[in-house]
Amino acid sequence: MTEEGAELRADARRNRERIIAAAAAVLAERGADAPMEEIARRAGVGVGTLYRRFPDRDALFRGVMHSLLVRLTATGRRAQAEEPDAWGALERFLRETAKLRTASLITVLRPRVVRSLQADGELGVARRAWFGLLDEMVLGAQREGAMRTDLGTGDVTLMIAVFTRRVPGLPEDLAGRSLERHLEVLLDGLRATPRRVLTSEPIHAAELEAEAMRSHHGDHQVTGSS
Amino acid sequence: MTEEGAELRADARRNRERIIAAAAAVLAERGADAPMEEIARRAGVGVGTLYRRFPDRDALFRGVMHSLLVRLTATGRRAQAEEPDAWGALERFLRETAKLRTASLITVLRPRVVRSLQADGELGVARRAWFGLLDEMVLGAQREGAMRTDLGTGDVTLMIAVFTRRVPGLPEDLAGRSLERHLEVLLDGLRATPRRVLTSEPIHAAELEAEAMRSHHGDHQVTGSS
Amino acid sequence: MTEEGAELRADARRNRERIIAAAAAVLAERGADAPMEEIARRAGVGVGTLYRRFPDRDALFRGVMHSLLVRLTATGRRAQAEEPDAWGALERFLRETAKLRTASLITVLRPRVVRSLQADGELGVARRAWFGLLDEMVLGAQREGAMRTDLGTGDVTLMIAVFTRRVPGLPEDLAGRSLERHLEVLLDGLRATPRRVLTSEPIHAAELEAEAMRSHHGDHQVTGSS
Amino acid sequence: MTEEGAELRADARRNRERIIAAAAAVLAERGADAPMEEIARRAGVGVGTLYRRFPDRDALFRGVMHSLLVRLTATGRRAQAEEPDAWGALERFLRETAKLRTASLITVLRPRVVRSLQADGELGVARRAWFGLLDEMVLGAQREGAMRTDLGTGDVTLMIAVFTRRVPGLPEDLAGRSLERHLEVLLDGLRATPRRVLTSEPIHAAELEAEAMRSHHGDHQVTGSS
DNA sequence: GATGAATGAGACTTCATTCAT
DNA sequence: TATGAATGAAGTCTCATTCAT
Repeated sequence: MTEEGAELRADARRNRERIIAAAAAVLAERGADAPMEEIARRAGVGVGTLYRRFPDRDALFRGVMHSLLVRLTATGRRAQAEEPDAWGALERFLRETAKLRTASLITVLRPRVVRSLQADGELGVARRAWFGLLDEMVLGAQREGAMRTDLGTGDVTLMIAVFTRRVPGLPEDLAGRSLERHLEVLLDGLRATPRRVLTSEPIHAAELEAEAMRSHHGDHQVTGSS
Repeated sequence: MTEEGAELRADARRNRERIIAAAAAVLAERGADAPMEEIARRAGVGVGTLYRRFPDRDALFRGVMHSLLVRLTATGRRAQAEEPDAWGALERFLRETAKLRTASLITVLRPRVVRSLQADGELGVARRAWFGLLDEMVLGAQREGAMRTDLGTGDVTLMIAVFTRRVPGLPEDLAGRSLERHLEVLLDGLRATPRRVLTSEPIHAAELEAEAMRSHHGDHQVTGSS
Repeated sequence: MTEEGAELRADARRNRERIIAAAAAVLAERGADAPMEEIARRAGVGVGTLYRRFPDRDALFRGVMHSLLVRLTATGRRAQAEEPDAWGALERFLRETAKLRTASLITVLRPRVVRSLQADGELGVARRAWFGLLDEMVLGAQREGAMRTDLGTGDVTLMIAVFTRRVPGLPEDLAGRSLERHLEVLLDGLRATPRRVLTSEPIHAAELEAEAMRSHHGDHQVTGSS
Repeated sequence: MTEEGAELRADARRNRERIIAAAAAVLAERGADAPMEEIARRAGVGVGTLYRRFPDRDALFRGVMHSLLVRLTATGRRAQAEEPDAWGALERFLRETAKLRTASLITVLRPRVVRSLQADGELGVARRAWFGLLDEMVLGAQREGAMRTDLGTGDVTLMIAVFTRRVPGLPEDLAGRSLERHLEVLLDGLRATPRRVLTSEPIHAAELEAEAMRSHHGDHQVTGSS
């Protein structure tokens, strides 16, 4: 992502945004392997332009992820402002995150982007903002006694990563319906007074940060993506 | 998969099995795009042999999925036999399914295989056996009053599909730990007396079957994969 | 190069010179394939400006070559004025030409420029001036009895073309050292009383001129370059 | 180069040779940037085949260089066997090396290959054989009193690298003629009793070896090539 | 005039799959 | 039947050059 194009010429900035929008659409539709050309075409620019703005596929993914995080954080802040308590905000925030298109995007983006989330650039900033917000909500909800306390913010983050996953091959309607339904089941599981308290160590924000920090390059871990 | 595997010469059958094992390993490790050559190498055969046994990539995937389903079903039957009630069996079954390697495999295979699950071949049979087992457990647990009744077997299937998903970029240990933890949260959410009863229509086995039936080919649906 | 450079606005002329200087540096460092953008950047101008001044890559190369020839000729004239005899001037002239940076530049430029050397523009003029100077020196040295007479000026020109060649992959120091050393060996070979008189026809200035004249365009002769 | 294909299937080996021959021809004609496709076409195979045999451009270059070195060494050994003294063998060896096609090839190959010459594979072996031969000849000639002693084998190697260079844009006949002529001048310069003894340190075989050893990757030195 | 954005052709590679040995 | 060689389509990326600002 780098620079996020602070001082781009008007036309360049316009193109940059069109590219991000197009990429978001194409990636959500066709998955992470969508050809760059298709994205370019959809944005109404040549491949060259796309590559000038985003030197490689990863840079593009980072750009899209950045824009997504910014949007999500804004959404969350609004929820926080408008809901009476932390749990309410968390619920609403998670529901918004679980919207189909967002979920698809996260699914596609995450694998290619994890290693950059920690870095210093704007992406890191956006990521920490989002993470901080989530942390506030989780801790708040736990303090209110609304949420079980054997889970850390890291747990919730990972659950989101897992939950927003779009089940492949499922048509839009079913996908949407199940996403909503399962989120509710999960929310129920998150409530205080679990039947069986977890004995393993909660995954806290810090641990996840540390982990991301450590990730090396050239690491083709199983991604489930391909 | 197709009818294969019935009357093969001993060595051919041995090859077939080595290929499936190798594919399972490679796919779990390197994701859905692992080169066929790598799989062949790992199985200790030439690509040619691989292709003689599995005419194309999808056939191979189906073969691996078949073997996985068979194993899972056996596991489930055992749980059913050994646990005192249906809920106990379901819990145990889900925990076994959530083992890391299995989860990775499902993540990788599912997208490429959904469209064939319904077909008539051995894969369909294996799939229906697995599905029937799950259905017994779910209905049983609900009848026992241990599980909430606003969920259908289809819901649970999809939850499995989602939950077994491996979070990309996460190291083995964290991945394993979170998988276990989140499963427990989910199980808690599955218990009777939900805080908020779901109002949308449960997803029943039948609906999912019907859906799969309908899926068309050439359809590059969002896969979240690739 | 073409007629350029006569009546330009002061700033335009300044730009032109900065571009030539930058190109000389970049080409000597990164070879003939250096991106135009890099050259522009180094000159502190936009690509657009570069292209306004030099319509295409060849034009730029011609410009750089022109400036090089002019400098070399001036150097040679000075040697002629200051050395007592023609051989002395020739030696000094060749040694100056063999300076590392000059050598690298010639290596890079020559292939792309040969076909234009004869043309009428300023480049041709500069080239003929340089060539005339060399001719004077060679003939003078032979008349003095200091140099073998079975070589023509064309031979010497080609030797320069070959000798100034930078050996790829060699670090600066070794490159410089060998350049100097080999020039001395060559000079020794140029001296009168060769052990074995050459029997083939000397290559005279005229023959080389004629040849250059004849070169066609679109001719991707072996360049050894690229 | 690696393996040089010891145990390749008959057809594969045949193709490998055709590819090397085609590459030698194309590279000599069109320079180092010749498209891989052209080489493949000329060899009568698909690009894929070319890439299976030589994983990348450099591997191909190494293969061609290897075959060239082997041929040159054989030639030199023959000269050594048939000529009465070391100087005679050296002369003949250099003359054969300076044959036009060989010279063009060396020009093109060398830059892309220097860094691998030292490595252990077959290329290194071939290189050391060639180098050892040259060393014998040079030392022998110096011992005989036929060659000046202020030059090391490394000097001669570098002279070859420079001298075999094809002057770009020159038609075959002129190129050939000047190559022969200049070699004679150089040989004359190599003879004993130089007019001016070189004062800088001779470049010995060892020094050149050491240097090559040291070369790092990713080093885009001025190559004069491309 | 200067700038730097946009374009698009073309090079390099990688595999899935077919086919000769 | 097994093998591994050959094919060629498809995707990524780079730059020379043109053009809007």
